[in-house]
Amino acid sequence: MELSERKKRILQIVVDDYIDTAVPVSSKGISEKYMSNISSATIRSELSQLEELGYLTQLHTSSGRIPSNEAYKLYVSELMTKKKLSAKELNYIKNIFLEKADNIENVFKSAVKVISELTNYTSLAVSSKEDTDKLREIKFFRFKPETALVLIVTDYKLLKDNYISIPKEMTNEQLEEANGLINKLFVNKSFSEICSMEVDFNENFYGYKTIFVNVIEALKVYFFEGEQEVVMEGEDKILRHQEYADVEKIKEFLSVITKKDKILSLLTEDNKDIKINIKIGEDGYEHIPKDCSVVSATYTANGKKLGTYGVIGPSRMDYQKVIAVLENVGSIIESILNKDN
Amino acid sequence: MELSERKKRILQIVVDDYIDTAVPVSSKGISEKYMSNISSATIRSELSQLEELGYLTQLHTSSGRIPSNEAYKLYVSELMTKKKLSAKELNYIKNIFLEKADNIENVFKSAVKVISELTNYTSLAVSSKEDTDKLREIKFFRFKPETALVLIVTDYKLLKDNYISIPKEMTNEQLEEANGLINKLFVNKSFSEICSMEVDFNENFYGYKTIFVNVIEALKVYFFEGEQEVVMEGEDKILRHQEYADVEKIKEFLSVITKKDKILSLLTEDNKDIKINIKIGEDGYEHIPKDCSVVSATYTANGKKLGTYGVIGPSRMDYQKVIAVLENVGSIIESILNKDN
DNA sequence: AATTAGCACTCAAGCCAAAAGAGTGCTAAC
DNA sequence: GTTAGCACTCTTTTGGCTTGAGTGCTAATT
Repeated sequence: MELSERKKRILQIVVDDYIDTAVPVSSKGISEKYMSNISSATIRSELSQLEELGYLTQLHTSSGRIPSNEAYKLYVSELMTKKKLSAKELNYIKNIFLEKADNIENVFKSAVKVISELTNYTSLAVSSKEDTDKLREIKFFRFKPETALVLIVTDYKLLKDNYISIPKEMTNEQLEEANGLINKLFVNKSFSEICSMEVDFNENFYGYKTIFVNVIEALKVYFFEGEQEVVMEGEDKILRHQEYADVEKIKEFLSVITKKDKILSLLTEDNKDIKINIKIGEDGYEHIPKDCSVVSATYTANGKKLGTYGVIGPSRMDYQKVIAVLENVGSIIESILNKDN
Repeated sequence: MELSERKKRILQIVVDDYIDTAVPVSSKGISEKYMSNISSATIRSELSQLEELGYLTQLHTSSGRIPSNEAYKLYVSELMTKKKLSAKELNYIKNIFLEKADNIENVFKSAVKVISELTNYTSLAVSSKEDTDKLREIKFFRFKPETALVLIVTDYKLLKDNYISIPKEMTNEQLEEANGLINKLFVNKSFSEICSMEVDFNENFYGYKTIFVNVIEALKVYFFEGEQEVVMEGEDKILRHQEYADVEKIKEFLSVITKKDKILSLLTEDNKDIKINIKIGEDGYEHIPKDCSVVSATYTANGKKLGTYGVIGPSRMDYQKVIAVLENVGSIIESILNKDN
């Protein structure tokens, strides 16, 4: 059933007011503050119908109404008015990126920081794994007799923390030769091309079979199972919000955000067609704590996905502000990184 | 004034019991549980003298005694008995490092995890900046027309996130030539040697003056101002301890541990001569929240400092356990890394 | 001189009842 | 369909009362 315009308006008021004050919204309050032409009794009957429809709940029989998750969803998709950031906030964003736009890593870190500062929520980001990225160079450094650090540089980044084991008896010269051969074969190919290369494991790979197999294995591990870097900022911001006045809640929240894999799945399960993704607690998203919301956006530049940025906070979240910040930061990052390439 | 043996024993009992139970310790309790040959009245007079001396305090006139920071300090330096880890705990440590001992990065991360798991406190680590480390290779990757990623590999690690700006008009061939020259000059020198090299800035550096200057600058920045990596684990562990049942306390704690620079100074201001460093809230350590303690140890292998590891938690900390864990993890790491090099 | 039993005193914490206040639902009138 | 009025519900606050754990002091004991 489609809601009447007045019901929508009332629902919008309830959500706006509750987001703002965190206090259950009463019929009298609505009538006095927002709809002085309608009596509280009328609003009362509207509210009880909205409750029947599942958009509102009460903490107890004689309390005001608070929005349900359904209400938040409707609010975000239909009821909410878009908000613009203040000139001060926009300047803040621009200045941060002016200072720290020299490389992609710094842009990444600054973005996370800005988002947390401006929204007052814990912000999160993961960099995208980009399988169209082409390999630029592979280089071995023998750190220990049987282990080498493998640096893998692509057009966009340097992959860290890749190690392979090498035969003890291999000389440094042989290792270098193998390094050269691997580069010849792999450079300018994408990860997926390399991984799907018709590799004949019976072939001897110019005598360096073990090394070749190990490198391919390392790439596969990196690409398919490898840990993605999760950056987080403002873990303490959550405490500024009223719903986290209770130690048990804090416990639950912290236990989620200290688990990297949970965060990762929160940010990567996005619907790719939508620019801003919103996940509101409970329904289907097992990793989100009850009464929690995750809002995220994936940024792209030059046709490549850069990463997914977002915030996590109570479902009573200032969606207007969060969405405005994510959109603005996004467009600034994208313009910086599109510009000079 | 030197404490009598009995006062020491009583103080030890109070600290042990308080660490264990978090409940103010009463004269009756001491007499019944630990000193059945002495009456509570006698203990009462001892306690009030210990209070006079500054080792104990009371929450209110009719409560039991709790240890002061002075008491914790004395406890750690004189009163505490050393504890051994259980076979189960020792096995846990060994198994973790068996699995993940393939490279120094993984050892680092595993250590932080193990320490947090076994102690039930938030654990921290910073890797040491080692100025005796010799440069092994420098390599440029031009990512953008005017920026290059500079990989700096030393005998022990790969330095990340170093970028220099390069003249736009420079060709890739010239950049490579410059790279070769820099390697010739710098390889096998330590950071401090390079930074103190008599560099004649009027000289042309084979025509690549800008690049040379920028690389030296990058090294200096990295070495003198560069951010050190701080790793943290178990940020939520703090909530398991009674003193953090209060949201304000949690706020304070989180606001400290989310500030990287504060953590850094907590771990690096150590007295280098002592193996285990203990800092107990308030006195002189401005970055430690009130009623907080930091216990840390610096690990070395092959004569090189690897990093400083520690935990942060309430001053009512299980020092016995923490110290035992830090010592055991330390000796295992050191043996692993000494072994194969 | 050190130790101890005994007792008065203090203070936190738990409990209960009463009062205040904010909201709602319902009904009857407009 | 809207509204005023009123009874009813439930939370929150307050204050008093009780209980109990613990101390400090004093006088007796060893």
